[in-house]
Amino acid sequence: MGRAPCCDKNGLKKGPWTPEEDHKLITYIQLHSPGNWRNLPKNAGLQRCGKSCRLRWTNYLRPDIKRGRFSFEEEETIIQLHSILGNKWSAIAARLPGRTDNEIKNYWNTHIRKRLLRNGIDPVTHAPRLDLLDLSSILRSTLCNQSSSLLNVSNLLGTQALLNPELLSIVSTLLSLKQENPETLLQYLQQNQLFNSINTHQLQNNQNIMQLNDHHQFQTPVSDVSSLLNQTQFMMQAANNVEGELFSDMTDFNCQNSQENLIPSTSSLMNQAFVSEQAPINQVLYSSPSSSNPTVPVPSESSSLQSVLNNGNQNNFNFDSVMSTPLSSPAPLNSSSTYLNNSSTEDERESYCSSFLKFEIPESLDISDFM
DNA sequence: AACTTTTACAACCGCATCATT
DNA sequence: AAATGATGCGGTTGTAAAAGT
Repeated sequence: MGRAPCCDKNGLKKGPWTPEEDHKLITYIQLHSPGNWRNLPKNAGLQRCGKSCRLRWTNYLRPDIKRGRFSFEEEETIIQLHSILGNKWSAIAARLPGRTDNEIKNYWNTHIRKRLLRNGIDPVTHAPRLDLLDLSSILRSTLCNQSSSLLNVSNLLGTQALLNPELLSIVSTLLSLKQENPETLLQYLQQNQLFNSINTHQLQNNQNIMQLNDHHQFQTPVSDVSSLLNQTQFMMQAANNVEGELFSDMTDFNCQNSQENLIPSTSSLMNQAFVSEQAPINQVLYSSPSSSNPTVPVPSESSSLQSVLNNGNQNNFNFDSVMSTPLSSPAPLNSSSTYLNNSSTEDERESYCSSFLKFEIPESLDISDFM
């Protein structure tokens, strides 16, 4: 079917609207309601096409539009809805009173998307993607701290474990927190009951718990976290070994924080591993905007994180149990989200978000609406 | 202070869908 | 049923402001 142009564009103004034009449009709509958008510009004395007028009104001039910064609650809602709806901005906007699809889309692209990427979460699938992580940081940690264990052939046995998105997400979160904000890591571990697990299963005898010194730095040993991180490190190693590309040139990773320092072969491997592993909608579990992903169970008694730790042997991950972990455990949704006030800064959000694994589907959200 | 780069967001474009003729 | 028109939607672009050098 043909699609005629919305208007004759000859001689019509484009670009930013002037206050005078806005005034004309507002005045006209207040008096007459929009009616036919195509005829509106002529009737209102505007040298614009109807489409431009409609867009200006719906995205900017409408009186019920809420301007200003997105609240944390709004941000959470956007992420939750996006994990279900994808780029259905209008559907998302319908759940956020006062926000337009355009505004949400812009906010997603300029803020949320970038943050998810930074934390190794694929903003499209909401699944963890190791190739999106700040790998240089991971590698730096690997090279600086674990060089002696890098070539441990037995590590390679765990190759398949790197395909487990839950573990990757957990580890990426921990790594991120460890580097950016150790204090928040402590908070994270407490919230996710890692402490309990650690105390119960591994550190019972030696009282080897995490401590913070006066400068809020972690003191070693933090054996469990280290173990977790070590596992990640050899997963990275294994990922490279899979394609026969051991770090042939370590200078490529000379301690720069750059997304460009990715390992192409790992990237392609991870793409294959994760892209298709999005949880079914009815099992989507929400997570923090920056730290996790929908496939990571909410911390709870049935948490996979918990089970990962509990099922492992006393000192190490049991990769068999990890690999057999369902991609999306139907864990009950935790509703104990903690929100920051609306005035929190981006950095604050980023930092604090990392400690929030608890998301909930708003009761008002009827997923069937979108089906 | 001047210049460059990055960020944020308003606006545009083209396609899809629905309604009307 | 087909053609046409109106509106909605999502991707992309242009540009002003902010940040960095």
